[in-house]
Amino acid sequence: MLEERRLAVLQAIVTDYVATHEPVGSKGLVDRHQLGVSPATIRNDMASLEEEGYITAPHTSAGRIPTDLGYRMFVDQISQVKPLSVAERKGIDRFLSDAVDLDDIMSRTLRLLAQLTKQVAVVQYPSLSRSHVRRIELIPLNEHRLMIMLIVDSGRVEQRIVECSVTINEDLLADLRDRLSTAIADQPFSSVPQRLDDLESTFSMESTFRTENRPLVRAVIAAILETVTAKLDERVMLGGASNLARYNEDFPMTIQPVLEALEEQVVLLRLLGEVGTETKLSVRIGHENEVEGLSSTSIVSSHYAKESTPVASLGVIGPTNMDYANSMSTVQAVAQYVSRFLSDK
Amino acid sequence: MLEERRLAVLQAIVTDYVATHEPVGSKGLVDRHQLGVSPATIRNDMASLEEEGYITAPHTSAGRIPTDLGYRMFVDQISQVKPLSVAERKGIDRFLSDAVDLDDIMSRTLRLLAQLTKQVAVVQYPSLSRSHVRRIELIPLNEHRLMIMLIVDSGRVEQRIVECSVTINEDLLADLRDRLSTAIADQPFSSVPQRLDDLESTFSMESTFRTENRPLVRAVIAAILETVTAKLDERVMLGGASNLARYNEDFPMTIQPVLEALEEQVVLLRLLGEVGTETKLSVRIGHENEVEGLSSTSIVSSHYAKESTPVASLGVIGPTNMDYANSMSTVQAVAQYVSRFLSDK
DNA sequence: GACTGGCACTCTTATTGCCAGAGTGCTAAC
DNA sequence: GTTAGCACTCTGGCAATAAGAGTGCCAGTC
Repeated sequence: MLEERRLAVLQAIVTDYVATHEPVGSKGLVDRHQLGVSPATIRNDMASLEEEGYITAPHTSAGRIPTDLGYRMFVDQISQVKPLSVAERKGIDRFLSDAVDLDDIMSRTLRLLAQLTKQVAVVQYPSLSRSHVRRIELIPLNEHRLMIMLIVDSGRVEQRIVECSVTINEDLLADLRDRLSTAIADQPFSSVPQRLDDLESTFSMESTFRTENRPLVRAVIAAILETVTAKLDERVMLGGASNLARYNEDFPMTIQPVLEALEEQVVLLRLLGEVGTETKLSVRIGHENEVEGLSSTSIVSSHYAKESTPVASLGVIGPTNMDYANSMSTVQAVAQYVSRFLSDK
Repeated sequence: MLEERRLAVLQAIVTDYVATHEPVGSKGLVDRHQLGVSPATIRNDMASLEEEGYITAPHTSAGRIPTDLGYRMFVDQISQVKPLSVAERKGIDRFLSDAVDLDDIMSRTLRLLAQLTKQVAVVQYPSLSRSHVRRIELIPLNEHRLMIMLIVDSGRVEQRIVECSVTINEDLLADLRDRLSTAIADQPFSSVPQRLDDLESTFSMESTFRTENRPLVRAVIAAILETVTAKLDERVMLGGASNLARYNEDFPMTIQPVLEALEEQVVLLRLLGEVGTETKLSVRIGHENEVEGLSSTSIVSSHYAKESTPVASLGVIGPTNMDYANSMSTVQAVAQYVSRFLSDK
């Protein structure tokens, strides 16, 4: 009984604080929630909660606000996420289904998240390291210049231009393409460097190509390698930054460091976290993410998948006093829809 | 004499205000600048300047601050932009020369601008409407799915996946590709819709393709058309938004509306202005750009070119009291370097 | 033992009044 | 045309006060 009510009090505090962004006191709490006890009792509970570190008082005569730990408890309590309304789902569906290509899906997802949650949205492109090379093309542009094109099963296309003093020969290219293709097509990106290396040794051992063509071959392989390793660092998009400014007024959280942190791709990636852990929906609250400058923000993120293997993450970033219930259900729903659209296409 | 000094006073006011962000009074003005006259004289000049609308006083006993008109006058006076230092130029050169592809050039340029000017940077991708289709490829992905790839001379590559119930036939594709190629390769993007249209009529008139292949042909043409028109809206990147926050403190300019405006691609494009007008470097001050929410920001922008035909714009956006001299020279220099790198590659 | 009412205490926030400082505009003199 | 002097105005900061909100604790009740 006692335990149960204390939890209810914590939930009530979080709820109220998230709604008003103002410290909440015992009086208002019993007014707005059916707790069935007097303010004095609540005060006792609050004292215990404070002792245990779930809430804190900005100063003696203010109400209480949740600590990171308090939010954590609250979030853990929302084990099953409340589903979105039919209208909302329909809106997501309609908005995403108009997308024409991967870029479009990603940018639409971004806008969607930012709009629905009124927060900063982050979307990661399908990770190359979890993808497979579907096809490789070598397209001559002119005599000394060709374009390498790696088509990836997630829908991404990586291209790169190579220059070579050797005159480019169509037959040679076709041959090279076929060999490259058998070597790396349908193989996971992560294994490509090794395979290319092996391939190159084979070439030189067997003298597959004529001496004058070797530089071209070598240049192409080097370029692919470079692309593979360079682009392995993931692509992340950020949107809805103006939503940050909204919270500026009622919060000591100055947005400059936050904006700065968010401009670093590396930071964003760390925030979204490793893809591939068991849990789909993840919430990190305040200090739980140890990125400097983001200690008063929370991140709600989820993986999304292509054909049921997770390929990347997306999520929203907001102040710790955000509406967790809404953010969580939105992120989850959007992730589901993106997964579906990716698998369809 | 009188005219001349009044101009000097205006310049001094702008300089001081840009440096301190505080209203500047007659006393301080004679202290910091060698004007050779007494504060009282300056006061008279200031009164005239105010009457003519170049400066204004926030309240009776404060100093003066420049109006948009004042800044305009100031900027027009800096006709010849002061060149950057050798070290700065070298830094730009080094940073850009590491770029591996167009995406990389663009994102490096963005970071460069933001860092050097400490302001929000905007970079527009080379405009498709001013580019030519260099090559078209049709790559079968599987039996019912193929990828269309448009390689553009600016280095951009647009791709798109088409699905078709007809089984894809390699020979057919090769044929189609050749026909498409002769129709639109090396043609300006803007003429592509018309050419495709013509091509399609020719096909149906001459019954070029067998009935069962028609849907595929039609789908491909439709997809290209869609890509061409959809992607004709330009791509713009924004960076250094955290620099906005810096000015937050000393300025009535709340950043929310600014951030919001900047998130709209359309708005950004309008800000960068039409490419192709005579002047390379353009400065719009405060109300001069009639975008809502950006009435207290200025935009310094410039075209950049590929092989001496302008293809797009880049620039920085900051508060009206920015350091115009620095912004202008940086934007100009960066635009020059980008042009050079684009033409090289 | 859990709950409640009451009360003293603390701390913040808003309001007011006041004073010093900064800067102007004007006038009269050079 | 320029300058010195002076009265005037407005802001910004500071202190004192008053009001309000909320707590903690204690004694009493069920």
